[in-house]
Amino acid sequence: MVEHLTADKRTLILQTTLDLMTEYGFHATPISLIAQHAGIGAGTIYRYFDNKEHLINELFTEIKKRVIKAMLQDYREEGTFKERFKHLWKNLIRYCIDHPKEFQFVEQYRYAPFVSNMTREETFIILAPIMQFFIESKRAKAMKDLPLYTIIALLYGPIVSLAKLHLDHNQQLTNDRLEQAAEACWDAVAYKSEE
Amino acid sequence: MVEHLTADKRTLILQTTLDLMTEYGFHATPISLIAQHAGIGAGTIYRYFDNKEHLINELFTEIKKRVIKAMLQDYREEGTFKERFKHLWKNLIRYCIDHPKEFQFVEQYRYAPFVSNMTREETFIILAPIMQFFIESKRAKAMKDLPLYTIIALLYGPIVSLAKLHLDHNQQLTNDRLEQAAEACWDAVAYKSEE
Amino acid sequence: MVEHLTADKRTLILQTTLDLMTEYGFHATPISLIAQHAGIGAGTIYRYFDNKEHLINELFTEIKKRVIKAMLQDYREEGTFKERFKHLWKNLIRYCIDHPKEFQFVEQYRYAPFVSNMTREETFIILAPIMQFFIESKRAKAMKDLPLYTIIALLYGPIVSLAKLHLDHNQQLTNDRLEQAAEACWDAVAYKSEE
Amino acid sequence: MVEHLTADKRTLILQTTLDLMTEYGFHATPISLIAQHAGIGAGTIYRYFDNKEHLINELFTEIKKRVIKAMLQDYREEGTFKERFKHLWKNLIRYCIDHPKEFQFVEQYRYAPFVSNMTREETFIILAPIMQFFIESKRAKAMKDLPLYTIIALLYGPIVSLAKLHLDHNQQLTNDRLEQAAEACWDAVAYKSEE
DNA sequence: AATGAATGAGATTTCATTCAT
DNA sequence: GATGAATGAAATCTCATTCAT
Repeated sequence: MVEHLTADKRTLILQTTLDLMTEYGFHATPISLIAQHAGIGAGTIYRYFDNKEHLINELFTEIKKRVIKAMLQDYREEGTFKERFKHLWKNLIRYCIDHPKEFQFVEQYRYAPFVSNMTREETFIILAPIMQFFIESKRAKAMKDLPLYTIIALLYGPIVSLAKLHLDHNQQLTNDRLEQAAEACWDAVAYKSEE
Repeated sequence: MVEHLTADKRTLILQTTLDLMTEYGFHATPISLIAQHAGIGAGTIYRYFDNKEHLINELFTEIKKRVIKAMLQDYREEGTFKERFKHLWKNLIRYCIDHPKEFQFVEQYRYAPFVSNMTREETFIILAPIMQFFIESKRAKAMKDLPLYTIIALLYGPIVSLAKLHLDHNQQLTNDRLEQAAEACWDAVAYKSEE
Repeated sequence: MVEHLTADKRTLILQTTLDLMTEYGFHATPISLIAQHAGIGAGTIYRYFDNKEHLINELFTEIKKRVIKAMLQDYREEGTFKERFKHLWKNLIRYCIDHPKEFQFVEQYRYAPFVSNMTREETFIILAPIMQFFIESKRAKAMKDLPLYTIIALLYGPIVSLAKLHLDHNQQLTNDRLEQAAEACWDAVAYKSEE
Repeated sequence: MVEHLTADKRTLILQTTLDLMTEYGFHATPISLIAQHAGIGAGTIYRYFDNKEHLINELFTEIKKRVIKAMLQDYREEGTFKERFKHLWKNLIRYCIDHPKEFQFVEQYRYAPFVSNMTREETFIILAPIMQFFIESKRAKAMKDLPLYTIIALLYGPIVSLAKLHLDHNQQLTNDRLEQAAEACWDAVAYKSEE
């Protein structure tokens, strides 16, 4: 029971931080405000996180893990490459759209100097299955023979842009539109047998 | 003459701010540091900008204008739609890569709450020629009949991603790779007569 | 039995406090650190001491008692005044050198405002035998007719200085040197029949 | 004029700190209190001192310099060794008595962990003339052949003790008593031709 | 116009103490 | 009796902004 409450308090702090940081930004979100909104003492936050920077980093890392997990949800290494691609792609953008605060938070602090990036190795390990998929797709001549980084940019870039436009301009991203966009993304990387 | 000196000092402040903010981030860039690096008094900055927030906004707006200008550089409304697209697209990514600080600054603070979004109208006016180009391309069945926002995302998203990967991971973006990527982007939006 | 365990825990707290305070100083020795090093809960300390200030004071008083006791160790009111003096003097400096933490603690916090001075009466009662010895020495024309406070200063002052120099500069205080110093101290207060 | 005011403000901060620290101690003397008593803003203190620790250290160093200067006041390398000794000794204790706050401050924080001791070299350079005097006195068989550290302890120790007793117990230290004590101190270190 | 010393509000963080378990 | 999670008052320190020069 106590275990449970403790876990809840950590989660509570992270969730409150996410809510306030996406609304007000890092500057306008003092620890005292987080404590107040979470209904706890300011000092309590320091029992769970060393300092504000660590709190942000933990939140960052947690969200990244959730995003990766969501992207791989129900993913099976079967079906055509295109089908598999669209599954991953839609999983990802759907999560971004369904969790706007997490998406906004990651995008906003992605390059902030106080966010210690996961090491390149960490990122590679986590994204290994995806990378593997791209490599196989290229080998099978399902995808163009483009550098991995170019492929990532061609597929991930539009997700970020679409999600941002969605958030900024209240554009409705219906399933049809997502389907269209996924198709277009595939066209960008799909192997073209004859020109 | 005084006008001229004044303009210089304003530019100096903006440039120094850009340098420091991209290196240290918003937090670690107090007004006093900007003043010191610019070789002027802290109070002087307040003769050119109302406060720190306005300074950031002005810098933001200036950079945006430069980006738009760079994108339209040497653009002529002639040639095929594909050629015209690739001209715009390459102009844009080239500017991002050649001006990493400006790119990083805009990306980093794009969604910070203290950056007042340009009104939608402003954006539309500035981007009108581009939008017009997309509309014409669709009408001419050179581009797929996708929503404007989807088209923007499909073309602009990869630019941001590629530039970030370039900056983060020191990937060389040779002209060949840019050409490849531009081709792929076009494939994403290009009209496909038969499937 | 419970009494016994209780006494042990009290002693444990005092000893741990002494260790940490001499190493890190008052500031860097929070109650939580004492508890941690003592292997007990922070709250437990408050069952033995009203608050941090009282804890320090208790430690202070305990050490003072030990110092007095050590000084009077094996002291007999027989032999010449000089012999009796040297016995007391050597006992005292030996204790300071053999218990550097206690010495350092008392010296460091002797004049700190949060240490409530023992009342003058307390000090007089505890030091009564010593004072009595000085009075007798003066009456017997073994010591100069100096005010008591001057005598104390002439004899106690060098002990503190020697012990500090010993601790600070790692000077070896051999028995020979202590003997020398004791002799010199006696010269300071010894009655001089003719000048 | 501005120069003068600036110097005054630094001095004002140091003096106010000395007053409050000797009265309330380090803990009970927050920066805000110093600022308030000095009639300045709290932030202003940080223009003159990096942080609280540096402030204390500066105060410490300044006082030490004043003490050394006072001790050497009107000192001439002429007259008998005893006369010269008594001049130095009286200068020193007189300064301690006349500047009780400075004396108390130095004694109180002498061994606090946050006080960075002057390096041994610094101390040696400053005290070189004194040391030289002791060495000459020994060579001339005016002083006993004791280790330097023992001599220092025999002469400096009583000064500290007397000054403390004076401060603590409001003992009047008349010139007669100082003269007595100086004589006694000299007896401690004076060469004894025959025993 | 330019300066930069001074300000003080407000941020982060610590830690003595309490109290439910 | 013992614990240690939680508290929140209070400390240190920063920095956007002002204003006398």
